[in-house]
Amino acid sequence: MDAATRLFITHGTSDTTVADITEAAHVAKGTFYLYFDSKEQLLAALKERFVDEMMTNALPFLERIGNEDWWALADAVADNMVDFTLEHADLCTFIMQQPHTPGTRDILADCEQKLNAIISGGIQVGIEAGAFNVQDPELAAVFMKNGTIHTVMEAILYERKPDRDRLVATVKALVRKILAP
Amino acid sequence: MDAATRLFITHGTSDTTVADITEAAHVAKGTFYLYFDSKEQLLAALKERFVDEMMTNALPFLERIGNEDWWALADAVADNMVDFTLEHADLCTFIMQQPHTPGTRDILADCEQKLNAIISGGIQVGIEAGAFNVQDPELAAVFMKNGTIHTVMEAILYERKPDRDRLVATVKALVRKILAP
Amino acid sequence: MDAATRLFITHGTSDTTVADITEAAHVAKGTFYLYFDSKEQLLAALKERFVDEMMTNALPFLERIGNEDWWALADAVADNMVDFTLEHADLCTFIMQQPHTPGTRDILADCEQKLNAIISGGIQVGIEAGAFNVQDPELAAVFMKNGTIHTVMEAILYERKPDRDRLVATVKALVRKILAP
Amino acid sequence: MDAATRLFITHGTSDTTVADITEAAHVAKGTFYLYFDSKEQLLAALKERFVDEMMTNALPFLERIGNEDWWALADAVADNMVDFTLEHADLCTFIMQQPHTPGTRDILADCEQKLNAIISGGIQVGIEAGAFNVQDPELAAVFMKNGTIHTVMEAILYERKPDRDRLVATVKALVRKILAP
DNA sequence: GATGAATGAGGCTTCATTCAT
DNA sequence: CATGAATGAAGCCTCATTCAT
Repeated sequence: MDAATRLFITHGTSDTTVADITEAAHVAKGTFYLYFDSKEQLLAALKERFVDEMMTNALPFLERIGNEDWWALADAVADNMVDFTLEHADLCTFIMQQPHTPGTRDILADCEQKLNAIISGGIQVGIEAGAFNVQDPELAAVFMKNGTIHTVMEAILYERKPDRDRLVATVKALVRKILAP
Repeated sequence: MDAATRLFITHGTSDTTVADITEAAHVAKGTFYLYFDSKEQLLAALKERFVDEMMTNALPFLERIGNEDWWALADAVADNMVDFTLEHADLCTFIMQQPHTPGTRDILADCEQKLNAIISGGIQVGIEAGAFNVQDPELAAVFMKNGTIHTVMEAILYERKPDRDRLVATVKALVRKILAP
Repeated sequence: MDAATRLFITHGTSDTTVADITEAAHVAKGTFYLYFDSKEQLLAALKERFVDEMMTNALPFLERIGNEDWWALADAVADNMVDFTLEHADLCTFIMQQPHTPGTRDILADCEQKLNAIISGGIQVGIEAGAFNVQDPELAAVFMKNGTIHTVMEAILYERKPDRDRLVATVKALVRKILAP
Repeated sequence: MDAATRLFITHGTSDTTVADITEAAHVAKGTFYLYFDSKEQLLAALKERFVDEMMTNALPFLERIGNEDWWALADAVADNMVDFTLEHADLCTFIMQQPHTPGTRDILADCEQKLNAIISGGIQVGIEAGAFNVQDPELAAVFMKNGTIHTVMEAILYERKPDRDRLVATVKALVRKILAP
């Protein structure tokens, strides 16, 4: 799976052959099919692994809602989202590129919706607690999530060494402005 | 090109064959090669057409910078960005999915950087004019652009009929909060 | 189809590759798929062609039932069956070898049953006319058909040049004894 | 071997993999190669086992030639041939289907020729003894053998429960007519 | 003896591209 | 200009066979 990920990232999914993958993994072509039903299924497995990591990373924040200083939580989420994207940028890039054919109910979409729900849920509780003030928490959540993730991804795409601290600082500042009453 | 676009959107680029395209366009397979050098080149042509539309759509705003009420301009940009994305959502989806292999300097990347420059330039002038106040105008521009575009795209992906007015209202409100001193 | 037939006969169906067939036919491998959906479908097409020939060969006899001397008709059928098998022996051999998986309702089985019906029908009319006398015309028809065809096929299998006249003479004699009152 | 036979019969020889066989036999794939050199050799072994049974079944009749009532012997042979085929129908079907490539001198062909020799030998002695009368005992033997065996096989192929008694009665009657002076 | 993961040759099939008509 | 039959490289996948445990 690691060999495949590397190749998919550098050459694209359809330009990477099963032969390329097995060669990179130093196994025979047939061995591939002991572990995956097809090339397509490998992609599904990679997606799943990614989604799992994403949820594992996000869940802890769910428990912190309401337990602590609202602004500290917002900062922590922003911080974590930037770092997670930076660390998984390559995976993100190619997994999100996967022909997300409209209508195909897939793992990734579900995950993304859960994430949206978590964020917007947090915001709503924050509003009720009088800490935040946003007109449309649902859309604001989606906006901030995408703003953050894709800003990081563009940074990676265009710069050799993205400036993590600058990204974190900016995202935190923007999130604070958005949530501010 | 229209037939190709439709097919690329619905079935993905690599699952669409030249035969599919020519059939949809009611011409013979050989005819394809009278107008395009290869399938790959068709993709490039589609990208180019898209990029042209994007720039054509964005340029007028460049001229409006400084000529009018800053907040009206911000609203107009937000408004236009939502509408443009809504109208070209399908194209966006699959063009942005194109194996954006890192390192490949391509038209789309250039366009996106120009767009970023326009937006962040406008913000900077706005700041100098004392209308806006943002810490990092460059990153803020990227953040708002991606926040807006991908929020619209998620809306299209998950909802049958996205609520345009709600999207516009939210984006405007968020942009105002971000730019507000 | 002719190239395929030759190869199937000499090397067996599963030992003959599509590459072998196209090479023998002096066309490219891809050309095969312009005319057949798959290797399996080619087999079906060959079966169909064979079945058609078989029925075309058999039908004229149906019209002769009752119109002429019974014994002349029996002789003619025997004669024709030997000749048909001799001429198509190779095709017979490999088509009949095809995994006739029980349960698979296929063209060949249908054809064979129609043939049985024609023969046993003829015998029955002959009995009613007082010309023949057989206890169980249905099974007798099957017995004679298989006796004839497989005797010819064994002759071909074991002898270089089967003695057509001897085969015809013997089959005629046996058929006469079987049908005789 | 039993597992293999079952699978070969139901799915055909080339559609049955060694993995299928070992799974059905509840052993590991490697175990197969402790007992057989190759898949091909297994087929040879099955053929051999079948041929042995066939000869074991036929030999006793050889000794009965000339020792008893000729018609009783003919009846007994017919009877036995129907029963043997009924019992081994599945094996017969797929073993006879085996790419009997012309030229390949194989066990099965030898066996069949021995069988033909036994039958035609019996007939000849019967003729010399004045009991039977056939023009061409050799071909008549082949004709009766194939008529009988393939009639039974067709009965099995097309009917759920073949009527053994009807088959035996018919075959006996036909054989008697053929051998009758 | 038994196992089953690993192998890799080779089969089937697809499809971008060409070219004679 | 348009056509579409022909091409053949290249991909995916299967499966008989091996071998270290």
